[in-house]
Amino acid sequence: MLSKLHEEPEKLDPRVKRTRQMIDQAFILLLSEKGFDAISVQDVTARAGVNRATFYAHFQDKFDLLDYSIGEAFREEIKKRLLSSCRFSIENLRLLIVVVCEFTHNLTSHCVPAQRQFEPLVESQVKAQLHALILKWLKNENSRSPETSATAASWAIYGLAMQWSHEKKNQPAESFADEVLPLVAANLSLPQTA
Amino acid sequence: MLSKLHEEPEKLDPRVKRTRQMIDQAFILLLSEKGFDAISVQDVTARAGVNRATFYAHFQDKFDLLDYSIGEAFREEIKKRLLSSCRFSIENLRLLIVVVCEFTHNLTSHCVPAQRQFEPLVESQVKAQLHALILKWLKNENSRSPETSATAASWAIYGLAMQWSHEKKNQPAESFADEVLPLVAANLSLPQTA
DNA sequence: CCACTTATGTTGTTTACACAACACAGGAGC
DNA sequence: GCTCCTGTGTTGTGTAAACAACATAAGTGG
Repeated sequence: MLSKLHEEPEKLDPRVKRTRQMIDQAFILLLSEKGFDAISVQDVTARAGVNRATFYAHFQDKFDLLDYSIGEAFREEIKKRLLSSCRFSIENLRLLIVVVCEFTHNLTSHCVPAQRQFEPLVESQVKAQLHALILKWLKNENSRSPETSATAASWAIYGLAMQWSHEKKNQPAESFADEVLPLVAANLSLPQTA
Repeated sequence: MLSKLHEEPEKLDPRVKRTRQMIDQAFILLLSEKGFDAISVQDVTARAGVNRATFYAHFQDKFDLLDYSIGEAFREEIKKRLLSSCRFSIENLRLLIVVVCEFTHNLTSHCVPAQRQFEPLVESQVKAQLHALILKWLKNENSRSPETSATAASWAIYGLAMQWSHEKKNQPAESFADEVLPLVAANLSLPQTA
């Protein structure tokens, strides 16, 4: 676990949001130019137009930034592809599975060439985001034992996505999601809301 | 004269550069959507993601912003089109004339529909920027009486640009610049540098 | 007329950022 | 060994921005 948590207290100082954004963006740009190992904190802050000391006010080091960046990318993907993402629906759950499949697939194959070292980071970030999102859903629907349900569902979804990416390369993620949807929905065990 | 000066002490705090940029950009965007009169300071700051109080730390009001924005646009145009703009050369002088012609022409005709009220603003900004730039050139070439030369040249260039835009609509700005170039160069009266 | 709204400027306080300086940890080359 | 160089991580101090609060003004509608 890379330490700093970066939870959002729902109302973040715009300055903080800006600098994190600038740093993240610069980092992603640099990643498209050279390998992670070749990127220094100075590179990032120079590109972002931010003081180096400010970087350390937000991140422990470049590994922490990588961690944050992965989570951020995943969150953006969710916000883009789910319909009103903060509210539960079966359709959103289906879309969520699709997003996880394609997100992890793109990261491990397309984007980062031969950098398998980051897969544990991706796994922990994706599962953490999944857990948080599903928990929010369940609390809106006042289910009993939301924590355990969220844990089960997030692990299940990630595991299924892994299985899909390894064994079902020719099956579109959408149909796979349809296939496993009842299984995951069962994990949520909602009080007949759907 | 709209008061605040916005001179750059060559080394500006990155924070102020950012906020001015954000405000300016938001303002330009809003101008492409509605008229100047319909734009409120709140619109601008909301779009820019900047606190309203911060706006007033940089500008007197929206008129001051308009003034700044015009100057900024002109400076950017110069930086884009002149070769190493801070150094004098006949070619740069030629390009400068072209830029003034096309900049004022685009503003009065293309960009702002029927808003002739701002022409005095454009005139004073453009002349001020011209004066500053030419003065820098002359000081590098250690001419005598650089101030008066810069004044004469900046007024001459602006006047010529006006004449071109009113009377020579079919003549390309480049050929017009070639035509009047010796005239303007004479104003600079350099010690045989060219 | 009076509320009610919306925008303008301004002020005081808190927080985040910029900057320079520092100690320290590898290399690289001699 | 040594110095030179580049990057790291931290600290103290000054400054800019965020925010809430305020007074004021100009509509707008009952």
